[in-house]
Amino acid sequence: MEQISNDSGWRGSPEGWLGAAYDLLLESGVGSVRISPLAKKLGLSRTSFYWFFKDREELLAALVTRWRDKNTGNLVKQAEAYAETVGEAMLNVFDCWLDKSLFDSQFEFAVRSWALQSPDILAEVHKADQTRLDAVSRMFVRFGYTESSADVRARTIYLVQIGYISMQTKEGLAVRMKRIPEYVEIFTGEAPQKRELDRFFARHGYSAG
Amino acid sequence: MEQISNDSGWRGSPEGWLGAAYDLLLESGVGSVRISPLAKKLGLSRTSFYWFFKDREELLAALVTRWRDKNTGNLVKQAEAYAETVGEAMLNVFDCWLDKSLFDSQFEFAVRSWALQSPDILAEVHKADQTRLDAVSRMFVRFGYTESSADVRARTIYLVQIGYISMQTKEGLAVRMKRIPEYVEIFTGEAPQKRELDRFFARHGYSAG
DNA sequence: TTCAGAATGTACATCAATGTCAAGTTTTGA
DNA sequence: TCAAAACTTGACATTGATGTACATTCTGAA
Repeated sequence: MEQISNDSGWRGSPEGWLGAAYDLLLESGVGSVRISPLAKKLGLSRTSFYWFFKDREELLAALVTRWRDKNTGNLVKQAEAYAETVGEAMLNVFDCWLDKSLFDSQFEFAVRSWALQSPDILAEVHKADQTRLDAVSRMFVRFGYTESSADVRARTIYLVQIGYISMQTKEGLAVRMKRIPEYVEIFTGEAPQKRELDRFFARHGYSAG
Repeated sequence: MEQISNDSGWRGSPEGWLGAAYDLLLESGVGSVRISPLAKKLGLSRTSFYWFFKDREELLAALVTRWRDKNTGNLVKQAEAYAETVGEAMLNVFDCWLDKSLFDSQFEFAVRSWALQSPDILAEVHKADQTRLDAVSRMFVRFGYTESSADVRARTIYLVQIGYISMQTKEGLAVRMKRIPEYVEIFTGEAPQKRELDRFFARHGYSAG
């Protein structure tokens, strides 16, 4: 399937196996992240795997680390980014949902599904949720919402996205963008300004309709 | 673990195996719904299974049917129930999230996770999402919201719940109830009436705080 | 009480995966 | 240039699951 390029002359590498594992995880869940299929995918002998990882467990642990480092970090950063109005702040968070380099939705869903079969992963997911919700909640507090209102609004914005991910729908940019203004109004309780929206649309390569 | 009671003198039955499969699905995902462990759980010989089901596939299909019949049906019913105000209508839908007899959240999550490894299940899930979103959207239209606003509001309320399910949190009734008024206000754009909330709290055995 | 058939059990053949080991090959660098 | 380090491989032993064939036991109705 994929071409794994490599500086060294060796065909395998921790990154190679991890990358293949990542692909499989996203396509069909942890259950499918097994060493034999990975080896087939990489065109390597199955046993070569054990040179890089102690066992399957260690590979899976590396996968979790990759997830933790990416998704939570960027979401918190976006929630804390500078903004003049609450609408603008919200759109900063929305960036995550539209920019794969900021937040990997498929990865997110795969890890959450994984949590169903592993208490350790479930604990990781809970920790991540708490950190993210806190960050978004603080964002609302910054703009004068009460603690209680901020908490529920943070939940709303975050859970809508987690729910959306969980639907696993593949929609075009236009369809999703059309809903943005309404979402901002629902989440903040006030309509966003046109220029805020335009800036948002522009940075995601969408010409407002 | 469980005691399966039975009218007939037989220990096994399609319901017995299905019930055990259901338990395992919720606890640890489809990957764990395998015949050997089920047999162990039921205290029956593994091969006895094949008297009731052709194979594992058939058991899984029965599981999907059970899910489809329960969750989507009740959600649509609650969205279509009579209500004087939009706030009351919303609370009717909220009933689903608080009453296990109306909507089985854990089952829902397990099936959605399952969809990651099976295109057939994914199709089922998409169909269900569409049906449910349409029902909730029609509810808003009934109360005078525009199509576009109704659509996004329906998504918001539905996705928040799917997201909540996906968090797999175990919270007490009181914690969840405290958020209800804020949610209604966010979702409908107007604060709910006190007597609507009281009626809602009452029917879920919660004395308003 | 007996017997058909409903339910269960034992034994077998198969498959797909796991991890270890010892022996190979390729690359690097002193 | 050659030895050590970095990788690769095939053979093995094991495990846990699947489904089939066939024998056995249990139950309720005649």
